[in-house]
Amino acid sequence: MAEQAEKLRRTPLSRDRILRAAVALADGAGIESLSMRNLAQELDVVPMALYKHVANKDELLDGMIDVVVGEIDPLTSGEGWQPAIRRRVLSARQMLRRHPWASLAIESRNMATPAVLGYLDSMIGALRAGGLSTDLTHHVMHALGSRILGFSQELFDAARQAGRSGPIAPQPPAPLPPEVALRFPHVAEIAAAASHDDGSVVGQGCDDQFEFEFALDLLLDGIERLREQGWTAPR
Amino acid sequence: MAEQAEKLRRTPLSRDRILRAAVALADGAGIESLSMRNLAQELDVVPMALYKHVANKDELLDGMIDVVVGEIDPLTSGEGWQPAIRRRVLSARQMLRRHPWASLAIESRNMATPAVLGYLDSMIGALRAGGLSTDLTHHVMHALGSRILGFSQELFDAARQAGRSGPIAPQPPAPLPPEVALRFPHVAEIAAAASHDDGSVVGQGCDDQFEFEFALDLLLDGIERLREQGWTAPR
DNA sequence: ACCTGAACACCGTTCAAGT
DNA sequence: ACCTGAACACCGTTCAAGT
Repeated sequence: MAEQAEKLRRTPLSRDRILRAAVALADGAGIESLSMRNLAQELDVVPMALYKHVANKDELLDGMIDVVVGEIDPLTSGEGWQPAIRRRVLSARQMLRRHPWASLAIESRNMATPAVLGYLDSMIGALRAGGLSTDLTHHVMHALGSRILGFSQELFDAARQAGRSGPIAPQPPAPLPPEVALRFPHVAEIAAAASHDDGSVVGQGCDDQFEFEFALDLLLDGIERLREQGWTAPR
Repeated sequence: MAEQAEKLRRTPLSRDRILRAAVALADGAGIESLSMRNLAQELDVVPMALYKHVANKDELLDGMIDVVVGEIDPLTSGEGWQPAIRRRVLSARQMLRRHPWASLAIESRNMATPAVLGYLDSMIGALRAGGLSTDLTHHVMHALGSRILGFSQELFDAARQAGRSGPIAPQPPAPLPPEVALRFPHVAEIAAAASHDDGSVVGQGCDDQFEFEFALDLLLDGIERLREQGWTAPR
């Protein structure tokens, strides 16, 4: 009966509470720790209770994606399309750094959730308002590709590895082993150049933020150049 | 004893045979059907027999990635860096279309397998040979990002959905439902523009190949412009 | 020494029995 | 009508028993 009282006092389950708990669990323990059973335990609830609010695990993941996409800052207005989109993509990137599981989750689902559609819709709207034709806007959305949701795409991303294998995480960037450097000299050369930059001799850590903005601006500048030149679809 | 004879006649297990069977299974039935147990059954072998040749499922996936990365055409020489890299990235894209599970698999692992390193190394070598500084090459590798392994990144990719949910696959591109079009007008406008292009009124199919090459060339042209201008790292 | 069946500790989800 | 324990059909992997 103490248990019954406890049960009555407990915040009632809701889809929203489930989704927020699921995001927190994935953030904290890694996406591979997110099972219906673990999530139920976290919520002090029997596993089957979740199924009253989400149809299955796929719908749970869709809901989680909607939650985190909702965290991306809205588009600002009153400036050119380029700074507005730049700001927004960088905001998406920050969101994805808070939720390391999200980029893979978004990519592995078909993305037709309202929040994602709304995000894409406003992004397209900004490009159109900036004077790009529908054709150019269409192709640009494809070209921005993963960047549009801020995927960091670091090739040897420690954060991603952390996201996969739980909360052990923050390994320092590993130095390039000599046998690897010998076999793959070009990789070694780039790693060495990157090391010089941040002063460390062995570390091959890249400045993620710089790399991200470099790529983003490369694309944005190319797009602006096409717009200036009055690009039209090849027929 | 008939079984014993059968067993003796059977091609002996080997890491290579396991990897090729695993790739075939993932290609045919989808990556979610690739379990150690299913794979063993496909090979007419008890599940535990696989563990003599691969340490665990993660190593199996790494091996599969090496197999498919090995299918990418080698770099050609005797032309500029831009056409050479363009050709190679397009070859990687073809590989990924043959193995729809591969891009997600590659992205979700840390990629430090010999085959992937070799691929990246030769790519870096071509950029260096083309006259890019180590700094610029480094940033360009990040900028090419997912494109470098040919990820198609189609936003609503039917093929990817197929890859996830088994061999049911080739759904025709779904028309945009009216309630979606009303809620997300910019998405609708782009979908309409794309439909006009290929003549179909309802279909929102994009020309994947065109989109891919558009994005690729946007990046390659931007990179070439930086090289011409003698780009150096901001200090 | 090698191979392998059974077992362990998990999954997502169904379903029927309990309230 | 609602909730939920047990069960089902799976996992990857360990381990000890069999040859």
